[in-house]
Amino acid sequence: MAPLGRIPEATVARLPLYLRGLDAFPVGVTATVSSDELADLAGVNAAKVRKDLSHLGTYGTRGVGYDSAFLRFQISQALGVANVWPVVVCGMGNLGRALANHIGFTDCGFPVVAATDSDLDKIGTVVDGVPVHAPGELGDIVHRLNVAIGVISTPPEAAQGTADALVAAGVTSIMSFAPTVLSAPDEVEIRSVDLVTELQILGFHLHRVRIAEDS
Amino acid sequence: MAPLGRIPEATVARLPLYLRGLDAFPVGVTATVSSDELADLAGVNAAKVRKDLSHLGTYGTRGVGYDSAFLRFQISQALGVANVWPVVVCGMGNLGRALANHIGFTDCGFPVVAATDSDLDKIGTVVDGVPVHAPGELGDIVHRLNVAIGVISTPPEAAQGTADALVAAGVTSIMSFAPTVLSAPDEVEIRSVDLVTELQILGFHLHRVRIAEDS
DNA sequence: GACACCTTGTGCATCAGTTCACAAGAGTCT
DNA sequence: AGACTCTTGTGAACTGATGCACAAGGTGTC
Repeated sequence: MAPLGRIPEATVARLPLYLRGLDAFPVGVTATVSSDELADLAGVNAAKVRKDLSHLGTYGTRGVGYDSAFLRFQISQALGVANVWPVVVCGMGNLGRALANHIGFTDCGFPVVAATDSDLDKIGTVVDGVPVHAPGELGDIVHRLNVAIGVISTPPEAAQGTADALVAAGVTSIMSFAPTVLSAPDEVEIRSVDLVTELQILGFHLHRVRIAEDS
Repeated sequence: MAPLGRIPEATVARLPLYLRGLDAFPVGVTATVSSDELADLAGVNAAKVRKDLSHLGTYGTRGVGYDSAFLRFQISQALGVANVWPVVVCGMGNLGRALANHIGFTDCGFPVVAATDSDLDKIGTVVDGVPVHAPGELGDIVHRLNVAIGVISTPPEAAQGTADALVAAGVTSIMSFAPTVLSAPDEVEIRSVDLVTELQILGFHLHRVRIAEDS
């Protein structure tokens, strides 16, 4: 019943999962969800669901559960999913193209409105509806199109420079796919999606069981 | 100095970063790294570096630092990076193609040896050196090519089925890009890379500062 | 050899997040 | 109304991770 205090980071990371889980419930219909059901849908346990939702000041009704529509509203509110945050994709290699093309982002309020690439052959072209500009135009693009989020899918060497350019342009939210540690001012939120690291973590566990088997 | 006890998960997730940081040091040359330098390279703080490395039973020398070559060896050993873990990519949409194409994976010991897709036009073709098979052949592929890791880049509806097929084929490590919660036996390690969720977390913070500014 | 200077390894306090367990409320049935 | 069942909300214990601070143990210099 906390009236919107600070929401723990771990909870924030799970709210999207709950929201997605609620899609299993038809929209216009009054239905109730128990923390147990929601836990199943989100792949976590029920106690966590309840504690997470309590941070939103949510009121379910005891003995019954949560009203699915109202819960959806509350989580949406907390996450601010009603907002539209335009995205610029920096680096139109294979991955960048795949991301720019990913229609799912637009549906969720993250339209890819522009891209940059240093390849002269790509600059000036339009890939899947996304215009490709020179890296130097980043600042201009960000201002003109109200870009809120920058995606870095450049080669690792160019990643820090791109991050700097994004920050200089006023972008405070970055999702990076580059296998590099990026530095930026504290107020800039960086989420690093490091696929090689992920694979190496999987590799570590495979390695572990292999050792266990051999001994 | 713990002689290879259990390594905390948080440490495992950072070891690849240290390893990457060590690339700044030339291979054949004897050089020393201090925890401070390594901390900078990996974007964490020095105390964490030292505690992490202590879990490997590492011995740096006090007053000097760590021998870069030996440290690299030790981390490599712990992570098992010498192993090669063949990967199958399930779902050759935009993202799947980008992943299959990503030469960086092969360099790190994760060669993409095969792919699957349900599109009849793609089955039987070879994309960037990766042969595309029908989903039904997954079991066969896994056995024939000794696949260790499955990447799920299918549409969300097909994700759980694909995961089940991978598990049935004996794959115990899965990296999923599908925006869905996957269920699998406990012994299967699943790492979910959920891009929409990542964006929504960024969106949450943007939303927060916007609220703060408006008030 | 003594002293000054580094940097590691680690005990300890702290913090964030998870899980348990249960009282408190809401509905239902008799 | 009372008893029973259900599910929330939360205090409290617990787990894991983080960061501090300092002793222990090296190197180098005089």
